[in-house]
Amino acid sequence: MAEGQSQNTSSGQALLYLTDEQLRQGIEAMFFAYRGFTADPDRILEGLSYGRAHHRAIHFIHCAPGTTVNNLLAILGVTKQSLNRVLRTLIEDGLVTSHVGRSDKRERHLTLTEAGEALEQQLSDAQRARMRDAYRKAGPEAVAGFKTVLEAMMDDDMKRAYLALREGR
Amino acid sequence: MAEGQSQNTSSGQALLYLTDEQLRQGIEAMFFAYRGFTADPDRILEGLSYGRAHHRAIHFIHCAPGTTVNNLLAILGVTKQSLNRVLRTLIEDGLVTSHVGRSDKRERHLTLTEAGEALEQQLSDAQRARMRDAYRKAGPEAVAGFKTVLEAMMDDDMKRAYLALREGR
DNA sequence: GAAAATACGTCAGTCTTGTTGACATTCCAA
DNA sequence: TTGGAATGTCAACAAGACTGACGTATTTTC
Repeated sequence: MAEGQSQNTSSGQALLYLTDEQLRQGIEAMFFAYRGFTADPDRILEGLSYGRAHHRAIHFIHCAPGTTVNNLLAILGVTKQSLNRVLRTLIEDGLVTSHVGRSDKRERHLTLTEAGEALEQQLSDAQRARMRDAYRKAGPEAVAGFKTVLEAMMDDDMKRAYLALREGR
Repeated sequence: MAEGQSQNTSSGQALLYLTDEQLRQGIEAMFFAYRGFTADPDRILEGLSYGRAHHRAIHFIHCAPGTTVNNLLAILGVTKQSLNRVLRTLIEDGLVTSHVGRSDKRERHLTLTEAGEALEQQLSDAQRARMRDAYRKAGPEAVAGFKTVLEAMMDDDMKRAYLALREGR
């Protein structure tokens, strides 16, 4: 309570960008932008009997081929049962293959098939096209700021996962 | 297909921030950041038998008191059946009131009760606290860039709704 | 004044995606 | 070798989105 007022009184003009009104605008911008962010892949998936969960699985399997179910679980932040349902349909439909681990036979290593890679391309082309337009309109400095703020918004665990993905490439 | 390569070859160094790899990083940053963005309110709502849908309704009723059901529908981008389920529970629980319109008696005007405002405060305090931390860490220039990119990511309809909300305050 | 359009609510059914609980298999360490 | 921990699978359920159909009150249009 009343923490909203404090930035105005404590530090003068320099912190005007931290007013409640500015923060509220940022919150709403996140809400509306995220809708745009997912709109294109959602449109493609609709009618294929796949959803956003399938998209996420495909995206991260593409980025880290041979990853295990457990690994994917940590990145996606859902229960293994939830992920399993998605993976089962993807495997049944021949988009993902699951291989028993060589050293640890409990693990299943996940890879996209050719068909899986093709769908991944289609989905990420659409999503990247929107991002590219946004980036181009906004310019490089804005993009740098965009990433800085997003990273600061993540939970520490998420930031670790995010940075680990960047390292791995 | 192959649109990913084009920025590298066509325009040299100036457009390096538009590479597929940069775009992919941005996509993942959006994904992880949005999780952080919703984490705090989700935690508060959990156990109250409310979900993210209730949060969204409360947020926008707070911002536009007296708004109509139809209006809210357009902003939230869901069906009236879906919104109705949420509104019914909020009204039953005494967080929202619904008044028949004065000039047009078909309309219902929605307002938060005192209890509703209290919950809204609690939720948005948590969310703003995270945004404030992120903004403070990132600094004013980064925040400006952040908003620029988010606005560029929105669909045109969404951008109109977003800007209309800013005007109304 | 009658007919069409609008605003809202509701019932019924489906789909995606999250949850918990129970269980099989495999590995490892006491 | 045996019991616990880790990995993954199956089954059942709940939240929240969707469509479609229908009912009611009110406004607008002809």
